[in-house]
Amino acid sequence: MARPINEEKRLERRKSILKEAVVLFAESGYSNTTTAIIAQSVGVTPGTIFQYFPSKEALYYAAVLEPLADIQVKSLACLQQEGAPGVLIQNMVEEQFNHIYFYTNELRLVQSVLGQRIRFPELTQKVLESIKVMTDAIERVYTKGQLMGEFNKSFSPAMISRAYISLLNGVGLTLGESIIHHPEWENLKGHAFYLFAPIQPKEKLEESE
Amino acid sequence: MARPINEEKRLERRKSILKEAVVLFAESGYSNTTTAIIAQSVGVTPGTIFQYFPSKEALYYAAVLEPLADIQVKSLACLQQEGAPGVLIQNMVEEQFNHIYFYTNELRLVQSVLGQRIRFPELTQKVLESIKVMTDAIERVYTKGQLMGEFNKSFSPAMISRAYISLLNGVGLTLGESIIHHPEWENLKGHAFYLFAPIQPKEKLEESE
Amino acid sequence: MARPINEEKRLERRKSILKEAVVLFAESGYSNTTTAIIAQSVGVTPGTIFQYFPSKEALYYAAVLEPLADIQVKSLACLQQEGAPGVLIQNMVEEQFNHIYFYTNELRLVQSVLGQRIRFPELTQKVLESIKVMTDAIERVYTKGQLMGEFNKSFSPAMISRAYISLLNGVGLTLGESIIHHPEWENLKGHAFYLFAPIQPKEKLEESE
Amino acid sequence: MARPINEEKRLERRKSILKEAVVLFAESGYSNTTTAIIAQSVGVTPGTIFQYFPSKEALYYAAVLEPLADIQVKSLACLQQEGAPGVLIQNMVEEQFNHIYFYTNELRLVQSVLGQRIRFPELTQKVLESIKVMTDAIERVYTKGQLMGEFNKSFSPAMISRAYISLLNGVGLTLGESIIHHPEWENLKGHAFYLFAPIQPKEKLEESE
DNA sequence: GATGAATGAGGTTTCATTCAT
DNA sequence: CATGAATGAAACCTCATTCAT
Repeated sequence: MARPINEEKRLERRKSILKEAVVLFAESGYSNTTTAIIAQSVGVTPGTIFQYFPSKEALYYAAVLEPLADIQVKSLACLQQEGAPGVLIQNMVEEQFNHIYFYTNELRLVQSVLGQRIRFPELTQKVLESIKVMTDAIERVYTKGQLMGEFNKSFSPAMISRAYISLLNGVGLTLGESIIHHPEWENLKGHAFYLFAPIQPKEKLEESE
Repeated sequence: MARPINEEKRLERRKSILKEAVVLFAESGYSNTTTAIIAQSVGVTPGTIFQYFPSKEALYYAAVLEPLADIQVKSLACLQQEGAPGVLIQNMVEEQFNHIYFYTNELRLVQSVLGQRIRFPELTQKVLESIKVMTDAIERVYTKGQLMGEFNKSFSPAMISRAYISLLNGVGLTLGESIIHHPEWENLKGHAFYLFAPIQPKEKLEESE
Repeated sequence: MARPINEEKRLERRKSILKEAVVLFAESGYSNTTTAIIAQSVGVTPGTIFQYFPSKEALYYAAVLEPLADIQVKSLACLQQEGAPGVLIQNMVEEQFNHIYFYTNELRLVQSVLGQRIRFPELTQKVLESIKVMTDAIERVYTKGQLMGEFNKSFSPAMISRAYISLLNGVGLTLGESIIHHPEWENLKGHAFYLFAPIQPKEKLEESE
Repeated sequence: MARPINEEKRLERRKSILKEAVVLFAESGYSNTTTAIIAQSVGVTPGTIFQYFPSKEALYYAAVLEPLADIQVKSLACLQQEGAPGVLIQNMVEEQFNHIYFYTNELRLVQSVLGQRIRFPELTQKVLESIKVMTDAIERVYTKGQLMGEFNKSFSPAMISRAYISLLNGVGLTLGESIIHHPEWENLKGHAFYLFAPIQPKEKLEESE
């Protein structure tokens, strides 16, 4: 009696609605994106949206939080590998910069939530919690890295992780039209890691003396 | 010549409208802030707003751009002083962090514009131009600093200035409720300067060898 | 001839839909009762409703008129028995009060139709006709009763029958939550008969003098 | 600084909206009466309605309760006069029947609320409370009348008052199109008083013997 | 110059009904 | 026959803006 095909179809359509919603919300903001426009972009009639999301607000929540959960999972996965803390963090940076490279809209969506904290207080809370989870994970790995002499010991891990997350968010925000073709993109990625104050091999040697 | 007093009154009221608008737009976003609410916060009736601004959109533009011009002027002033590039930049960082400390709403307003680039294309252009003016100015001073051996020569000034502006914007965005009481605030300010890769006196010595 | 079983099944399902519809329409009104809710209550899917009733309005008509026909048949049956008019009417009162006791929803449904006469003009007509049939029948028996000295002759049968029907309808309407447990229920039933101005045996004697 | 003229204008307009709303709600029911139609009937644009009532539901509440409060005040006033209980009650009956004669729509509105108790539970509560206030007042006067030998002592005042209220409501409900021209109208009014089982002077005499 | 009531276009959401499976 | 996803028209309500006072 199960109808797996239908279930699959539903999920697929839900996904396609969400995808369009992310683009449109990110480009035009919440209020200026009408559900009718989203429906039109997906290629369905206005009513159909509400078969998949109970309200415009719920759609917005999903458009913000689901991609955020995605990047969180991927980022935490990087940090939970075996390996030297410095390498783990470098992998995470790589992962995250690639992410905002390919998912600029998703990131900007999150940012615009943080820009209207009173309007969407619950959503803001969840986004900030998600950021907290990230910074906590980074702090732990960073502290370990400091103990192992891979990072400069004079910086507070709490500050370092926040500075990094701030840079990551700011990058998507302030780079021009399409960050994808920005000539400094690769260098920025490198400098994001520099922010962690890694100790160069030569320096390491000196320091261990 | 009988007008100056009235003129002054008008300017004062215009300013008070703008001040409330900044707060409300920043907290609740453009669409969710009604002109009626702004009027009420200022203590006037709905019609009055339109005696000072031709439309809600014009008010929004002013609320975004006027404070932005303010910080720009102040920042450029820092960089145009006499003095060592490193010191100038350090002063600018100090100035700007103080600014986002005291004018968080104004900053978030700018950020939310950048989060809806298609909605307010003209405004977005102007904000990005303003950022460009800042990064250009920083680049020039930074390049001079590199030549004078005050900054690590291996980083591109274009990248450095963008990384810094990104961090600056990201800080306001990602710090919790009120950045004002964040325990890492002072350290973050210091690390923002670290991003410029300044050369320590000792290092300077070594490098000059 | 291979159909009777299926036919029976259809009738049974139709009946179960009607039953739920009566409850839901009576509780929440026509517009606030969605076909989807009815379907869910019955345990079928939305489309199925329309296999049994051509439209929501047709379902409403049936939900109002079929129970009304029921009570009408039963009531007329009481009046068409052999016996003294006073007894026949007393039986009818008993029958009808029992009916609204057990079928409160059905009665309220009828009443709410009468509360929106322009919305459902046809239905209103049919309900009023049904009431007319009842009052006519009562009038005939009552007139006979008056002639036989069982009822006070000074009242117009047309008025009496309308007063009674009004009381009957008003009772369902104005008694609190559940008329079923109302402490005055039994007394009300007695007073409904009092409305007919029956002549007590003793009085009868006096009057015939 | 007071603007009595404006205030007065507002009240007048509010009243005219309410008046139209009563008619339309009573004729077509809540859901089938659109706010646009009400606005059109009043001669204003759709938005104006919401300057006077926060929502359609609030308008409905007012349309139901305000006329109900009116009749309640008038009815209680009748009962609180000086005089014989029988006379007071007769005055009240007169007052109330005149009321439903001139305000049929207002009455039907109340009835249709009672026909959808789950849809408007709060409103239903208030209407039932209002009815309770009426029946309580009637009971008190009736009890006094019984003690003074004006009413048959064998009936429970609680039952009598409920029977009367039921009849009153039922009359508006079941009389055809316009009760105004119903030939039995005057007789019905008389029979409503008969329901109280008043003792005729002659009977009074006999009973006191 | 300030007021604040009126405007009316436009957005979200609901829901009876259809029809391919 | 039953299903249940899609439809799309229509409703309530908001709010920037105007203008007579």
